[in-house]
Amino acid sequence: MSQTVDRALSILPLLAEGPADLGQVADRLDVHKSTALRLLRTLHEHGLVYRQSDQRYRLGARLIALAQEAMENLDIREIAHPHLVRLNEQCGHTVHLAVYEESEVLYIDKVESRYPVRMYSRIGKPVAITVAAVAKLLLADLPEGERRALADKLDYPMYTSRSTPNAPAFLRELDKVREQGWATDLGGHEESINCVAAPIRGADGRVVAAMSVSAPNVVVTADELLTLLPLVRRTADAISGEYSGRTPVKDSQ
Amino acid sequence: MSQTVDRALSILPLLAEGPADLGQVADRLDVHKSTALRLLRTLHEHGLVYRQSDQRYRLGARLIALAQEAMENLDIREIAHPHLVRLNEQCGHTVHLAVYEESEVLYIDKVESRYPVRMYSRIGKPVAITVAAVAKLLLADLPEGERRALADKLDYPMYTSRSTPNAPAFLRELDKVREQGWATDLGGHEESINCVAAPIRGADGRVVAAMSVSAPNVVVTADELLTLLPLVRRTADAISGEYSGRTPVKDSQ
DNA sequence: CTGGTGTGTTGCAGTACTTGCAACGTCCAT
DNA sequence: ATGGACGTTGCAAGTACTGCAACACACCAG
Repeated sequence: MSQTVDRALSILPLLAEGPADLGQVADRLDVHKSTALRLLRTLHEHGLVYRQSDQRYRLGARLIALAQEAMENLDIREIAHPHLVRLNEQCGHTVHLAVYEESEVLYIDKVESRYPVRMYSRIGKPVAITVAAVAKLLLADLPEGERRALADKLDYPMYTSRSTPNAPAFLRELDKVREQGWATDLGGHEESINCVAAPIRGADGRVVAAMSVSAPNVVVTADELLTLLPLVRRTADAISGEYSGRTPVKDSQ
Repeated sequence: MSQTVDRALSILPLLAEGPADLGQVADRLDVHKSTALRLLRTLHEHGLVYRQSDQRYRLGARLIALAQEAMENLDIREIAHPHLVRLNEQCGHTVHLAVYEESEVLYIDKVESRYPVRMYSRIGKPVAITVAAVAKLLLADLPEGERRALADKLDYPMYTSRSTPNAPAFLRELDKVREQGWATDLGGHEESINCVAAPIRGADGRVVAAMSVSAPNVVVTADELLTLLPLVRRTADAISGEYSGRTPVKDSQ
């Protein structure tokens, strides 16, 4: 809507790929160097980009601080955290919390496994949306139209032989998930890792977040992991209850 | 430098304080509502702000993902992490890694204590710059002029009776720290928590990061913590060596 | 030392883009 | 019903953004 701002903001994902110099930025934006310079300067003043010693630009530290505050403003996260910790203490495995926003699913909290074998994942990282158990729950709850549109738009990378292969299969999976009220990912993302997940709902019944327990085959089999399902669902329900309990007034800071 | 972009970016820290509606944003920016609307829309298109169900705006998830990538582009972090983990395994206490950027010091990595008592701190959160041991090391290495200017500009909150009270005291402390090559924070931020820190240097000898070990009084006394100093310095030196060793090529993942 | 190429930077004139206004739509409370 | 609060849209006015061209500076080769 605003050309100048649009251009300026386009610099951020560009720099996320790695540091770049003025010329590179100008080229990728398809503007004159002087224009790119002025945009970068403005971003710099706000701390969103940083000029490193070799004169190249990279993303700035203020961005990290902002993201931190962004997460702290998510009510669900605060409410859910103690529950996630307790669940981790009970079963020992890695616990994740994820939300859907604007065609993306991302982890907003994580409690590490207490087993020596840990899985790779990171808060803030977009989730493998076509296979992750939490993603299935979040997408299954979208309104029909939006769900179909998104499913069409997605790529379906075959991380493993058990990954969701295409849109129709994905939509079928989502229907199943919506009906049963929980989801799994059995080696669909990484061959040896299984997850079981449950939805967290707001007062109106809509799914506002999803949580999962993940463990590698070498620690527990898929069947054993599934025995944790009741516990996971109870935890999710407890969070749902607390979340929809009071209207989170949350005025200003 | 660019008014439009400047205004748009000013919205982000504003929303970091908490969700706000169109009118509030327009007021704080001191522009017409329609202008604020168009800026917000542009931010929205880039995923930096999100419109929640009650129509109010808050910071968006893309911001979190961007910050994630920003951190992954920090070479020091990748290099240092395994060393931090090893140090944590050896001593059991909380280990932090921090950098200085544009008048701010912030944690970019953390390994949690293995003792039950954990301290509060968060990756991405700005550090208490006048008292934290890592901050002293990072600021001590700034060029004279910049250091004085910054010291003057800072506030000196008295978190405890042992907090750094004012600029002259701070500058004296920095001189001492620079000379001895390590730093401590003995109850200057929280009464019962002590830290010991060491600098990480680049090939040119400049301090590029600092790391610290922190522990509460109830676990170890300050004196006991100080006995870890050689270990901390060895770890920092090892990271320095690896960091300045090869030029990290770093072409995407 | 000199001339070349590669950067990043600045002043300026033209105009594309942003701005604030005013009018409209909607929702909610009175 | 009626008023107010809020978000949204089209438009004319003019500001502030753009690209150009010239400059500054560093680096390298001859």
